[in-house]
Order: sequence, then structure tokens, then C-alpha cells
Amino acid sequence: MAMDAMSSAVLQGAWRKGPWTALEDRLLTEYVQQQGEGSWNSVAKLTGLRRSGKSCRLRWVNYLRPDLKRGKITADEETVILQLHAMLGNRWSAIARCLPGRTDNEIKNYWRTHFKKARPSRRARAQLLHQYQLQQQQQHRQYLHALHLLQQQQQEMQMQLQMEQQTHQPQVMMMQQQSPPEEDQAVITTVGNMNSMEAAECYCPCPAASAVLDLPLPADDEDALWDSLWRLVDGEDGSSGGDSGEY
DNA sequence: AATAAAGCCAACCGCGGTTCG
DNA sequence: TCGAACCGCGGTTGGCTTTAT
Repeated sequence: MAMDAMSSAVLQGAWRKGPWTALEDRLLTEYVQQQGEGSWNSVAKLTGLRRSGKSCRLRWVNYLRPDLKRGKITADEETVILQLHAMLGNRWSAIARCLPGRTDNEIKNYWRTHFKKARPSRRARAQLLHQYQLQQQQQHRQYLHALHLLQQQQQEMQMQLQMEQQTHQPQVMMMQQQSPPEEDQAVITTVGNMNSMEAAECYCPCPAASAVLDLPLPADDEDALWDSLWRLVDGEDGSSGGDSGEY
């Protein structure tokens, strides 16, 4: 009996895995037609399917749902995927909700196979560029602010030294105990401990990002630039191999 | 024609959030 | 309030198919 097999499977934890058969598909479809979606863990109890609730849900959502759109991703859908991915990142389910009939798994697989290491669309490139420019501007402002505070501090110390020389009074010690606000102190400490090269890297931490700011670029250099950018986005250090795990 | 490499996709796994008793 | 069960999501894997050599 199916129920006997199911009970045994449940008790032993021996859920069936691997590709679904036509019979399993039919049982699951009938279950959803009668019970509706949800309560996936009760599918095995009511149908005799030796599949976990998780597996049943996945099979239904990704393959059996009647509103699924079959066939290749169209150019329009591809555009939507690229635009939404530029905005949302790897939030596949959110992207899928904007593409009726497509599943998050389908979109995820499509992205991986078509765009994972490919040159981004113009819009996606513009977005990436914009992010870099904002980051650079923010770092530039922080750098200038830190420099300004450093100069102020140096001027104050010079004035103190001059006053000390003029009055021969130990006021310097008193003045040195006055501290700038905490956050300024942190910046001063950070920048103050840097040599000029480190400060420059703080402002402009990677060659690819620097190059972005120098647009427009010759077409030949642009490809190299985007390669650099992708490596940066992927977090590569130049020694990575294989294709598992990274986006 | 044989075979290695790459492409593709269905399915599984682990984790985090939500619901319920 | 807390813990177990359930659900959904993103990442990863395994295997089949197609393409290149």
C-alpha cells in the first residue's frame, strides 16, 4: 500500500530524492487541486508521496503550477531582469514577482548562465558607475574634512608654541588637554597615522574606481576597466579558480 | 566518431523568519 | 514567553545535453 510505504518512509526518514516521476507529479497536482497550496508537510500523509514537504513545495512552485510560462526568456523579460537585478541584487523572488509565470529559480539560473561574468547592460553599468561616484565623493569629503581638522590642530599647536615662547608660561599643557569632539578625534587619529600613500588610497582605494572617474574612456580601455570592476564586485584577488560560489 | 568541456536546469541544502500551541 | 514546526529564500550541486576539438 502507498500509505504503508509512506509511513515507513516517514518513520525512517527515507524521503525519496531526485527527479520526479509522472505519477508523483499527478499525485501532487491532485493534492493541490483538492487542498490548495500550503500545508506541504501533509502532502505525504494524504497522498502517499514519499517526498518531503519542502520537495513538494519546490516541485509545485517551479514546475507544476498551471500559471507557469514555458519557453525561453524573452528580450523584454531579460531587460526587466537586468534592470531589477541592478536595483535589487540577488533578490530572485522579488524579481520573479515582477515577471508573471517565471520562477525565482528560473531567473536565478538564467542570470548565472548569461550574465554572471558577462559585461553588464548600459543601464546596469550606469548604475554601478553612479554607486562608485557617490562612494568616491563621500570618501573625498571625509578626506578633506580630516585634512581640515588636521590643519586646524596644527595651527592651534603652533599658536600655543608661540604663546609659550612669548609668555614662558606652561599653558601648552592645559591647551593640549582640550580635545576635539569624539568623531573628529577618530578621523584625526586615523588620518594622522597615515603616510601620504595611505591617505591617497583612502581617497581612491582601487585603480578601477579611479579610472571610472576619468570617463569617457577609449573603447579598448573600457573593456579592461569593466573586467577590473567585475573582479572587484566579485571580490576576486586574482588567485581564485573554478566557478563555484561567487556572484 | 570519440571525448572533453561548457551550458543548462531541476532539485537539494542550510538558514532565517513566521506561526502556532 | 518559548520552542517546535512550517515556510520561503538564496546558494549550491549533480546530471543531462550540447558544443568544440
